[in-house]
Amino acid sequence: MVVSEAGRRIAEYPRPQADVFDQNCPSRSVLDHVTSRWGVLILDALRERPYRFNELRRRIGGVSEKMLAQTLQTLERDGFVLRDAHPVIPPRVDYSLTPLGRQAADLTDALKTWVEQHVPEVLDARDRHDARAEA
Amino acid sequence: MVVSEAGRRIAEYPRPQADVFDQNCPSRSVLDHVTSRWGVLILDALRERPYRFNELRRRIGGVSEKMLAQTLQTLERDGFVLRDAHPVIPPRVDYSLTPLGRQAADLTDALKTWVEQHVPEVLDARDRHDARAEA
DNA sequence: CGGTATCCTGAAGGATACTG
DNA sequence: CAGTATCCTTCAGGATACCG
Repeated sequence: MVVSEAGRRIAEYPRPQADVFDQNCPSRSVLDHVTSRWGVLILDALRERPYRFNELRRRIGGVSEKMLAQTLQTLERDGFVLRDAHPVIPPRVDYSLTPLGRQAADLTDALKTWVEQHVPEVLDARDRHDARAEA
Repeated sequence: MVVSEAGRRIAEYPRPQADVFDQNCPSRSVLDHVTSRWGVLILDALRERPYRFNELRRRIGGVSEKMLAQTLQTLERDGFVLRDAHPVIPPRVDYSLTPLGRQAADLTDALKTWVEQHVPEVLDARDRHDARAEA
């Protein structure tokens, strides 16, 4: 599991100064979860509206069931995603953002949007870089 | 190499609509580079000021030489980081942000800052979640 | 439908040694 | 100092099968 690493907080080491540059700081793990490969995309999708599991899977190109479930669990545990399981048959589970998750998602969305807008510049930079490398 | 996957752009598939949810869109790779484990931290560090290689290594807790070099190369290729090698002995190489890189770094910094400020809430959420799981 | 369990492979990434 | 090269380990993550 993704969450296992710095998972449980040790009682003797409670809430230290948050500093991502410190490898032992819990903020590092939170940042890792939020910026994880599928984390960003999940947060961004849920920003539109709540999604059901397979619906979300279709929305996000290339996720496997396993990674979607795993990443959702991680985000749920961190308090970013709300899992609402309806006791019906067939099962129905809705995933949505918590208020905390929405704040995070707004920031990742800003990043996503910026990236989408600047892809051409990046591709140009790559071309120039590769041209130099060949010479 | 990290950059190898969707590296070279194919002539017949030039600059499609940018959509991170499409697994074949180049924006996906750009987002992956920017949000990569060390990418965020490197961008954020260089936001303070230019850094030399080992200086940067010390600034960022837990990076190996290999990953630092690799991630720097990726970010340089994408046009986010400028590598300035001085022809002196001993060697001196300064890394800094390009204007494009600074824009990206400002966004990742917003995310980093938000995360650092909300770590306590996330840790609380984790505690509550784990408590539920045990019951 | 919405998962979990298991297995397996390729890639990420660390450690070490070496070089200009 | 600033890397590269090599080796080796870990783990992300895909495929498949099964379950409530």
